[in-house]
Amino acid sequence: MLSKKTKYGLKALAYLASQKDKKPVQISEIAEKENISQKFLESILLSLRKTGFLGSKKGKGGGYYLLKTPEEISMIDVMRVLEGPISMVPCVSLNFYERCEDCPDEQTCSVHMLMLQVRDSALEVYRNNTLRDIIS
Amino acid sequence: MLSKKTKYGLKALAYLASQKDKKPVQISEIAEKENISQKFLESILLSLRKTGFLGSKKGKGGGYYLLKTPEEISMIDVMRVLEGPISMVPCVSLNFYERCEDCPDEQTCSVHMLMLQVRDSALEVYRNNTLRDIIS
DNA sequence: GAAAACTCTATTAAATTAGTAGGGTAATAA
DNA sequence: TTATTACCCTACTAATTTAATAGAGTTTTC
Repeated sequence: MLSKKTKYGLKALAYLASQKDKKPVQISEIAEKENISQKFLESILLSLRKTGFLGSKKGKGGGYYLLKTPEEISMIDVMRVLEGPISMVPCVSLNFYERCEDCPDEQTCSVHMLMLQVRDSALEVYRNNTLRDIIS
Repeated sequence: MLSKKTKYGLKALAYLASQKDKKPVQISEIAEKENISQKFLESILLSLRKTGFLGSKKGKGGGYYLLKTPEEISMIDVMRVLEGPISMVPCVSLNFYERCEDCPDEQTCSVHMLMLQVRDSALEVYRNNTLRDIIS
């Protein structure tokens, strides 16, 4: 399941991407328009800022804005920051690899084999989609 | 993340599929060989039996066995039984569809759009793999 | 008739999620 | 300088899921 954090983060990014100009948008506006708890959204936007997707401006007329164009923001990077691993098992994760304790041999593990394919197909989708692609 | 239930279920199915003959295999044997808690495995195998993947035989010399050949068992069916929805959000689920409360319009929702693609790519992987394919 | 195996119910411990609540600080524009 | 808005921090919680564990009970077969 996709976490609400990821869902809300994506919606917020999409909202910012569909702005006409590059003026900062207030948290409260995004929260209201996208039906998101403002406090929860606050923490999500903060993490998107710390990971280089968003810039922020304090004070009146402040808010959040995209640091890159929507075309430059790949879903693969966004998903890794918001959701974490793309893989469904740590033993096929590129960025969060971990051995399975119970598994004597990854090479012959049927779960490993299947999940590798699932990971690759998901990676491809995320790689092929930028923020531009998912706004309508 | 893939649940342990699914992981163990897949391993058990793979174990049964790689048997030479069709004789029932005891829970205790599978649990030991695949490093699974026997009691937990018990409940997993039970659900696989109730959903038509496995048959069982009681008494001495009893155990579990596949009801179909490994070629006939598609990962898409197994995953739906063990893991549940393939989709990461209910609003793109074929078998477990639910509307998102917060979302005014699925057609223009960016999350919906992305997750549809992820679902389809996962479906394709599961559809293209039978139990035969994932045993080495 | 007893061993072997499946079946069922109930409980639990740990972890995660998705918040809520509330405090305060810092920067900016009018 | 004052209002606005982002930033930062702590703590709490309710619900859910997961991954078992425990133990009793039933059925079958040798």
